[in-house]
Amino acid sequence: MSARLPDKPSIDGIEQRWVEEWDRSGVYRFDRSRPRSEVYSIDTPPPTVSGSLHVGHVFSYTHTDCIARYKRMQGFSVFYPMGWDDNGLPTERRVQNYYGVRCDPSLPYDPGFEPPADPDPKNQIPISRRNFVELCERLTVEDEKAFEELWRRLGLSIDWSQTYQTIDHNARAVSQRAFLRNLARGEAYQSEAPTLWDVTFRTAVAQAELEDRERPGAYHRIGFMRSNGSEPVYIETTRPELIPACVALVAHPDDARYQPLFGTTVRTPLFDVEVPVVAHALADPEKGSGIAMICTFGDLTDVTWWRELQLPTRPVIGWDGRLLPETPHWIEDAQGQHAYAELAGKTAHSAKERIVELLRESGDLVGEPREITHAVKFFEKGDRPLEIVTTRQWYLTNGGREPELREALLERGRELSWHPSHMLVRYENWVEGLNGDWLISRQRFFGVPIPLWYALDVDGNPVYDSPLVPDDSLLPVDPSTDVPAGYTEDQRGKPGGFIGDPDVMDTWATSSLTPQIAGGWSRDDDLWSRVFPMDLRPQAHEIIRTWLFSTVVRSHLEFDGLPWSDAAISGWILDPDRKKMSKSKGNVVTPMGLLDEHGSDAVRYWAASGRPGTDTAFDVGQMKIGRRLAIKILNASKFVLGLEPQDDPAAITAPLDRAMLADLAETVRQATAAFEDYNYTRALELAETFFWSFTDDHVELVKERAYGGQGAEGQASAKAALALALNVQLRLFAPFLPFVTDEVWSWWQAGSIHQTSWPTAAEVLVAAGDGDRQTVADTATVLSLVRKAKSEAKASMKAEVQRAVISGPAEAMARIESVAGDLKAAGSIAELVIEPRGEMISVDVTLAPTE
RNA sequence: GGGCGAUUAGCUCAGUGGUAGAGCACUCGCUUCACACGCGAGGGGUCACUGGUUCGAACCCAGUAUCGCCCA
Repeated sequence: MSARLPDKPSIDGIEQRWVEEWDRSGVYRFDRSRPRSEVYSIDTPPPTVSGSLHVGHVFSYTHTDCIARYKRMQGFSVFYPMGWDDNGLPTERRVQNYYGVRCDPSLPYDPGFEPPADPDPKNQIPISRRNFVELCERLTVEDEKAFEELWRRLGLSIDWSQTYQTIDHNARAVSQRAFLRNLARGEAYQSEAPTLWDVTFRTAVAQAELEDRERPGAYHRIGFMRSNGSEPVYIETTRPELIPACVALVAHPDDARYQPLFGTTVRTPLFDVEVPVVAHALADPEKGSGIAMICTFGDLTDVTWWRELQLPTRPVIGWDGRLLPETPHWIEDAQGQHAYAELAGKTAHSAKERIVELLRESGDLVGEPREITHAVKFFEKGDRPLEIVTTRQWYLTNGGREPELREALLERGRELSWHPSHMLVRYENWVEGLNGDWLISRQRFFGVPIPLWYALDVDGNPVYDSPLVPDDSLLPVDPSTDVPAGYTEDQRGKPGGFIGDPDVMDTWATSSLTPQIAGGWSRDDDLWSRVFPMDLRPQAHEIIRTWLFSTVVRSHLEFDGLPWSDAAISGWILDPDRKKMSKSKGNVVTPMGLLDEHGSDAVRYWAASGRPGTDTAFDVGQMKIGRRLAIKILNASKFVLGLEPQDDPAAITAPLDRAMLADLAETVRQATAAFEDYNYTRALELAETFFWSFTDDHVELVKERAYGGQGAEGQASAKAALALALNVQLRLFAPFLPFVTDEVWSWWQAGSIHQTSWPTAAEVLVAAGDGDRQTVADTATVLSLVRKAKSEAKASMKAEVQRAVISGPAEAMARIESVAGDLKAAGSIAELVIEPRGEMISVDVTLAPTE
């Protein structure tokens, strides 16, 4: 065991050396010859590459890596791929601005297209979807390089030969194949129905993409004339601009005030349209005047009323969020038509302002609007309130409408092992609150196309009921440029011909298939059989309702099982003010800058100190502690290896050495249990606590003996015990501090520490023999008391002790007796007296006179 | 409005019924032959609050407050 030791060990710059070495030797390559039982597979979250690199990424990805490294050391072949999420709106917008293009799916593919050298974002060139996708792929390659460099530098033990993009050829094929199989089984269906609609992006939005935002609004008290001419009925509404879309008034069936009105009709102000007064339990007697107008559609309750009360549809808001330019046919009154003309073409906001003026002039508005703050639904990526418009869309069944499926999916959630366990509640809350199936079609361009065409009848109308399906072998297809079987391109859009479905799928419709995409489903059956169902899904808690849930849905529908056995939910990074770390702050502190400044192991140490599921403060102090730990490992290793220790467990005979190893065995046992429970933070703490007492106490106690001061046998014991302890501790630290541990490993061992085995308590106990952990604690107590005496005398720790009298319980004194030689050496004690006396260990120290 | 989590030393956090802990920060010391990017010692807490269970509660139960998040 001859070690090659540096004169002055340093952690600076070791990242580059080891990143290259790991890549060269393929330390993290997945061994696909191993059966499923010997594989640990991880469904890695693909980061959004067009987004910025953020310290939050560093935090949560480190957690997963610690687990991956632990499992690898446990002997598993770790399937740890990396994906890039480049599918969806963020990339679409970035490509538009970067290349000065926009997607027009009606255009044909131009194989020779090159984006302008000097793009003009204001005058974007229209290109086909296929050309657009090609540009997305071209641009995201650059973003992915930046991520990969960061991940390598951070030391993530990813198999870089297993990467995927959520827009790549395979992902599109898998996504379309899964959809077509859903369609064949009746799980995917289309429906023309009221849909939440973002007027900025002009696309439908799913329930999972919604968020409520508090917005100022105002209740307008407005009179509706009764048809019998008696006094008006007053409603209160925050959306007076929807009066032309009013189809009824509604009150609670038990509301005594409005009982006489049920079954009668009233006339809308300004437009003079006759509408019925109806009863429904969802009308809240406490809200406003207790009677509300139903419009098609102002909110989701309107949709419920409209559906359950079978009311007519009178839409006035168009896809662009403006009031329709044509005066609706149901407004027959000339003055009403005139009033509508005042509103036509206006945004909802402007129309509201104008209609309030009109109502005020006509006297239908009572008093002044009463300002309130209320929750308004927004697309999470949008900045204008959602409207509800009626469109034809594709849905995937997800339990939102079928109680049986809902219950089955709730049961899947309970089958999954959640870390931490209380995150299951988020899942249950979400599933229980679903109010409809999953809307998966989007009226966007950069995404996976819905792989369908529709025949056109002789009048040129699409036959939606029997879509034309591509052959599986042709996937992926783009219906805007590919042609369905039996047709030719020149029939596109012609009566008797066909049209392609213009929509793409929701990005979650593809992201929900990450196990299938990465694991080779329908592409590489051998790989698939070795990695699925996967072991671990690591992810953040805010996307339980989207990514986690949708992945469970797809797996349940396709495989009738869970996609993974365990889900590890990471917390957030909070800035020092306890707020979620904002993007702006994240950009000030770039992840790469952090790694440069503190070192990768130090940053990983900070990340690993954030327990599973717990929000953690961004804390540079914690990185400094990690850096200190890494440096200490180097120095302690240099000391131990500088002794040229022999690997000879049989030589370990000294009681203190054996006691230290018994203590280490217990640390190994507990750290292993913590890791098995996904509590990497606890495993790190245990290793760290042991290590500091190892260096501060044990090394100091045995130093003289290791140098040979107490004879050959004691020296051999000390050296062998130190070497074993170092070997085991390096392995305990390896998942957290991969750089410094492999650095030290390379000084005296062959191969990478990351391909060695995780230590076991048993292997340490063999060498510990009859070692008694209590000896470590008692010896530390005595050593501390001796040090205290010196410290209080303001003396050096090297100061000679003339005489030390140790007293305490008999058993403790017996243990102290067994390590007396080490204690005398470490404390520079000339005369050591041990007296079994008293309950507590105490030491009476007489320092040697100086001079 | 419903739910989940948190509340322990100045700070960041461990601690699931038996003497309140760690690191950082702070104070005072120490050239100690692996490490001054080090080492030793010390001061510092009404365990958010109010009740209850128990021989005994930071811990279990009920409630309150504050903060964060999820859902409506």
